[in-house]
Amino acid sequence: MTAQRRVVAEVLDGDHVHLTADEVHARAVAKLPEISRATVYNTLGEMVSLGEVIEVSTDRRAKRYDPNAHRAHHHLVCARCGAIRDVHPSGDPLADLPAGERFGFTISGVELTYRGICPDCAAAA
Amino acid sequence: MTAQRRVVAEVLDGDHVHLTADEVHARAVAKLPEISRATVYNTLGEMVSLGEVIEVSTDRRAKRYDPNAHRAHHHLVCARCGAIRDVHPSGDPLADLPAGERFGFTISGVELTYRGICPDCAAAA
DNA sequence: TCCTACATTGGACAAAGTCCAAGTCAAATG
DNA sequence: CATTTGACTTGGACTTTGTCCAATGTAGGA
Repeated sequence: MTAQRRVVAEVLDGDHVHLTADEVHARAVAKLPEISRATVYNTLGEMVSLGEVIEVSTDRRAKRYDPNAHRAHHHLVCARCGAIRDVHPSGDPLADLPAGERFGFTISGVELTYRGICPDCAAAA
Repeated sequence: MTAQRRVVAEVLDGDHVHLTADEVHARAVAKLPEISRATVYNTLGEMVSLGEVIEVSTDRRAKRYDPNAHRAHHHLVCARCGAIRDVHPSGDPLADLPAGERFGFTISGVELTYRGICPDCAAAA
């Protein structure tokens, strides 16, 4: 556990928003000025491997990192500004996929992404 | 309707796979050698606007274009090779999101992505 | 035929992320 | 205490994917 990794962990713990790698880097730099982008990427990659954070790629823009890894949830994304909210739908999508639709895949997970316009963007339009 | 657009449409009609923009370009070049990447991007973008094809971005790599736009479906993605299959789960995920979990969003759609390993990759491992 | 509007082209550019050689640091070793 | 070792970090170059733009080509109407 080096200073750099501690800073990255602190940034993610700080608030439960969904930051991009660049945003994590920017906040890490505020605490430890000479931390490099590569280190942030490396550390985020490790945390993903360890299952401590979840990678969310909701659009073609940057991946976002979700520190809320320990409670199953899905995402609600604003198509305009990219804001993300965690949501907890009822039902189990895995159970909804019949065996005949699995094509021999070994299924390891499922992601459910709701898309829409957030209240702020709706008001601005 | 120019020759270039016809070629792009033909490429997508050709097989019901999920091609990346670059793959579409490669196949289009085989039919019309001097078609440019910009034109392929423009044309794909228009087809998406017209609702004739669907843009699928299952990872942070290239977007894929799904010509099967006229029948609701979701996707099953191989985490190793990126192969995509269309699937038709039972149930309606939209109905599974309680009003209290909508945070004032105007919800316009939902994507369901199953992840796993395809039989080919499982055999190769 | 000539004009005009639109499509196409190719290349420059940009964003996000990966890769790598070299530098740094701290702990273990002698 | 000095040295070695190995992991961590750094910065920059590079790649991939996609967008933008000025210049060129082209098709169809006046």
